Amino acid sequence: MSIIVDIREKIKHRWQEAAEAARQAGRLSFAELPPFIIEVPREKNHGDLATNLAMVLARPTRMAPRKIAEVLLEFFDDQDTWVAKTEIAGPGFINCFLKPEWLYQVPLEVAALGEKYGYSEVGRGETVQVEFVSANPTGLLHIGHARGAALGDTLANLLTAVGCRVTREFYINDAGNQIEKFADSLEARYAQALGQPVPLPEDGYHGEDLVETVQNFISQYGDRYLNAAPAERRQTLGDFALQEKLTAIRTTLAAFGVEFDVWFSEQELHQSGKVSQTLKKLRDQGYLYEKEGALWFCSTQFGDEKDEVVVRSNGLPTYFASDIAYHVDKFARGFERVINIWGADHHGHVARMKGALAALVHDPERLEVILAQMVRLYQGGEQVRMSKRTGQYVTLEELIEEVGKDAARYFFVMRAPESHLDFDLDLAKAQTNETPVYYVQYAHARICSIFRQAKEAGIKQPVIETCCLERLREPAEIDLLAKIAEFPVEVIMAAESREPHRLARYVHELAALFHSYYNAYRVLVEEGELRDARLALVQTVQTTLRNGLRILGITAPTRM
RNA sequence: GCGCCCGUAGCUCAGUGGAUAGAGUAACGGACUACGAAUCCGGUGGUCGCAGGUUCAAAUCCUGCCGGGCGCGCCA
Repeated sequence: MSIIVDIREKIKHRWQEAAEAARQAGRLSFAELPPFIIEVPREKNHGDLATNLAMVLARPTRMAPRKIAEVLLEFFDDQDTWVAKTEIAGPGFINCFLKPEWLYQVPLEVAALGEKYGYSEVGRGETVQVEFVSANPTGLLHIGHARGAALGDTLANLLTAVGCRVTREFYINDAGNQIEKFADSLEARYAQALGQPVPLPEDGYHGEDLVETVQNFISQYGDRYLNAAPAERRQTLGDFALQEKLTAIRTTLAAFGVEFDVWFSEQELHQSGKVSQTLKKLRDQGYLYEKEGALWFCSTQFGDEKDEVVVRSNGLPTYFASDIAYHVDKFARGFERVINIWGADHHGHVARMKGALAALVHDPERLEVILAQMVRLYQGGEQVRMSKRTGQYVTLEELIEEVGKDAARYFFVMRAPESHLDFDLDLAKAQTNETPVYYVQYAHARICSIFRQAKEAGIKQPVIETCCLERLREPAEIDLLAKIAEFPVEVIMAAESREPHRLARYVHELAALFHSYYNAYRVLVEEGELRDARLALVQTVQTTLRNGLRILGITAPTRM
């Protein structure tokens, strides 16, 4: 594991032992040790690692926190923990000051692990499916999908980094009502393109992209379907358009750095009989009832507010029906955990989906739904309403073209999923070079530049193992080492809390420490021993930045 | 009306039980005859929406209210 994780765990364990020993000795009395934390204090003069143990023991022991802290310190064993000094501070924190030498282990560890630094096995090979984007294949991806794509892909990277076995999956809604409307619109566009004045259906897809789709169709098949059997024409046209749209979606996502392992078709779910099997199982177990000609699932039995229709009065299953079958299938495929990234407009589905899973034996806790709040688009100081029906939206393709993949990904992933984010298009376009991601990338490029410079000057790359790292004594150097030591913990916390934005912040903070250091001190100094130590330091920063950016799906350029 | 999310610096957002609430951005003042100035340094900027409550400790948890977004049985 990593040096910092080892130290934290050991110290935490020693505090547990200290509390236990104090109880044995009759100095503290409590029934059970309450949960407590070891953390890096915000203030530097509060030491390297602090614990709130004395304060959480205040209630069970009915003693003053600072008094408890004194007792705990009597029983604390600091053998082999790097602890140099302890103090009781504030309302009852116990601060540990570590021997500074521990930090000199960090470059050694980073050098030894290389591109694996920050990666761990805490996920213990858990199989996790992350399903995200899953946009309707009836149109192009817009800026709202972009957030889900960035979020889902980064989360998948994070989970992989902590040792989970991750599958990225895209659910294709290629069945049902909206596909019918899609076909209606296509037929109208086809007829229009061939000179027949057929109006577009009122509730169809009005986007201009279908005109192009139909042109592509015509250039391949001409007008031969104009007088063909309506069912055949509809089918051929629909399949053609669906394939084209899916290809476009796949291409755009690839340009965004997102590659799915599985593209799962809803249509196949129907054709394989899984939807009807699922419905039968629900009915057999008494979870369905009939009302007003439709078939309902009693999700209220599982804490939902309302029951939900699974088969419409016209006999066709709803989206919800296939979605249940889909999720049953996910678990049948053996995933231990399933994470869905949904738009916040789907929050109403969470309770009934979990209800359906509870009904069909699966533990609903194994399904996690992350709701990404809406993206509000601004242009010219005004909000731009996105509408697929009218075809007014900014596509992901345009976004990548205008602001770039890296900047766009960073922008979406730097905010917490639950924050409603405002996307100012003018700002994104105009300030292409001022986006925060460039700040991080620049730090990396600068380090590469130092090594280029060193090479030109005939300075050999130092061997970190033989460097005199103790020469790194400046506060800025100590800060950098401490920050780098935190990296594995940050990755684990970001993965476990499913909050990729923590990592985005981390790389920014690391870059800030580096830039500050770079401006204050020179790396390529005359004196060889100091220079080698500093080269070792910046190489350590470089590796950490590179690994962090890789997890974020952002490139680490060697020059900009 | 009910449910979910949000309300923190002028703006965009972190911080979700701990110590003196932080970044970016905007505005202002400084720093390249040394490794890339896409950078750095500096001061400025806060009733953490409001009011109660729980706690040794609340921006954070609970209740109510105010404001905004999203949703609320045969769309997905």
